[in-house]
Amino acid sequence: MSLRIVTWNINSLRLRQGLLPVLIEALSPDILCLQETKVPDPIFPKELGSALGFPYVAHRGMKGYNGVAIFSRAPFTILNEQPDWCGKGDCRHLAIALESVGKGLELHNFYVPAGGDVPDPELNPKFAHKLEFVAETRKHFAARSPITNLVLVGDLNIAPSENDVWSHRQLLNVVSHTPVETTALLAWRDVGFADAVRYFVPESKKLYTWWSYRNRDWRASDRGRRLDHIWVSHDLVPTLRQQITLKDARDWPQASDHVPVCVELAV
DNA sequence: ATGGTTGAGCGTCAA
Repeated sequence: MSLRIVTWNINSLRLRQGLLPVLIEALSPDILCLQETKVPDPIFPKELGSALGFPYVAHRGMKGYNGVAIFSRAPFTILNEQPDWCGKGDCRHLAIALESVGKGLELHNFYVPAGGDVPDPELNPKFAHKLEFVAETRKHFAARSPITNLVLVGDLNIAPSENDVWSHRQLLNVVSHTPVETTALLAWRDVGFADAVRYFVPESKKLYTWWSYRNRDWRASDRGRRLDHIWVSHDLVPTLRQQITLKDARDWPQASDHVPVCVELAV
């Protein structure tokens, strides 16, 4: 069975839910993971999933910021026994188990803190939070080793490799690409995951999933970063079939600053 | 070093 998993930082579900049919037409996902939904749970649009052909929906949202959601064509159970990262209760993680998929698949949807502007944890509490968050997630998954039948997606807000940013040299001191962040992200990945997108796109090739709103012409300047990721446990690597990074989505009307990323598995 | 833009929700804060 072919399974397509999409991750997208939608940057307000209520504002951009009208783009979801376009995304579904373009990528035919079986499971859609969203970040920055910015919608509190009590007013989450309940009928949206069914209307789009995804009858199984989970969401964890709060007022104003953050928020994650999962839309699925297949049934799942929510894995509620997850750590409260950094003790903040801030709606950055949602995990489910898809018992009917393959040998049973576990899926984790993350929204890692962006980290503010100043890349110094002593001066910037948001950056300290980001580093603490990634350290906690690494330790948590390391304690579960060996990890199997698990997919981890999301806006991880770190571009780990030189060709995950438009200029490695110019971004070395910019939050999202500092050595302390890229080292931390790769340490988390290396407790048991493979980068499912880089499996298809060589490290030598530039690849981005985010372009700032603050560029007059994002495509011409092309100052992008690859902040959105799909990781799979090593046992799933032989099931990888393709990846799609939907760059054209950056030109959709009233676009998010992130574009959807899709990986297809044969499970 | 700074500014540039967008979203939530109504003054700024977060990204």
